[in-house]
Amino acid sequence: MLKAEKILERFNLKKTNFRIELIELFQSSSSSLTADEIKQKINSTNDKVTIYRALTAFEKKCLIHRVPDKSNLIRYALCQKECSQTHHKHNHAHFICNICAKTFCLDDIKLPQINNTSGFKIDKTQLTLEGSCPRCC
Amino acid sequence: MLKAEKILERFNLKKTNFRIELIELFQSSSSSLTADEIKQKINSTNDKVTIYRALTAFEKKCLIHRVPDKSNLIRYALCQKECSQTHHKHNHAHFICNICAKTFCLDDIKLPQINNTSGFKIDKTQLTLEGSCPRCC
DNA sequence: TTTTTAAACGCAACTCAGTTGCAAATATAT
DNA sequence: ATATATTTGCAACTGAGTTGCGTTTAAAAA
Repeated sequence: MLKAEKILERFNLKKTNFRIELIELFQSSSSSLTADEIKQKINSTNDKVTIYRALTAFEKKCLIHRVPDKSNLIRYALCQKECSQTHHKHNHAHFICNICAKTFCLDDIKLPQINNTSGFKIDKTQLTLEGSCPRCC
Repeated sequence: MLKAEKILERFNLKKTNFRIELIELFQSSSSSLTADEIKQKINSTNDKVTIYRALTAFEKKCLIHRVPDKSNLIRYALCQKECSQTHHKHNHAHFICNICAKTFCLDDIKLPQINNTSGFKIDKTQLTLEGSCPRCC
């Protein structure tokens, strides 16, 4: 796993304590994170604005990507190495646990190929599964 | 298409002007609706609370179902006849138009069968496509 | 090392969707 | 006609996310 400092360097982002911690938090998380979960887990004195802005910056650099959330919160997970610094490229499914409300990336489950139908031009496919995650089963 | 009054009767809901209009609006919509879109289209003097509560009641009776939304708004579409009065049963895909931001039900596109993997117990599958809808293409 | 500058941060105030409590109105059953 | 449960409206609230702006700080330039 690449060191947080290296990542920030590679993405032309400043190595602030908060952003280093934030990347490390994502790397150590088995699932995804919301701004609020980040605030609690990092236990930082940082303002929420700082968190939101870091997330926005990370997303733009394709370091993290949005994942679906049970309650329509903005929720992020680490990108895989398929993503370049300017383009997201995800073809995995997501899993929402109805018990703990976390969202997981299921890297092994690939997306189905859907044929264009009745005038709809398909640019992106998203497959979201719901149920209980291993810990909650 | 079943008459709005009949539907309310069948679902044990009161036939108020607003709720009749609301059902008719759903029936005449090719895509789905948010509370705000409803307020504008019905051009009603009704309070937003009334709209939210009607939507909640309709969803509970399986008259409408939530569909994914581009901006994480709560968005509803009419249920098909597969839904009973107490249980939703949907196996169609949804399509989000990135231009007009509407969400459509693609009744013809069935959901893929996903095998349980690595300890995740799957209760529900959702397939969401994105791109441009026929009108925006 | 010092200076410069662009990125990151913090505060305050705001927006906007959706919710809650409660009292008043109204549809429908008795 | 009366009673009852549902629906509605108002007001106030909640909570996620955003914006503006002045200050701080990491890192580049001198």
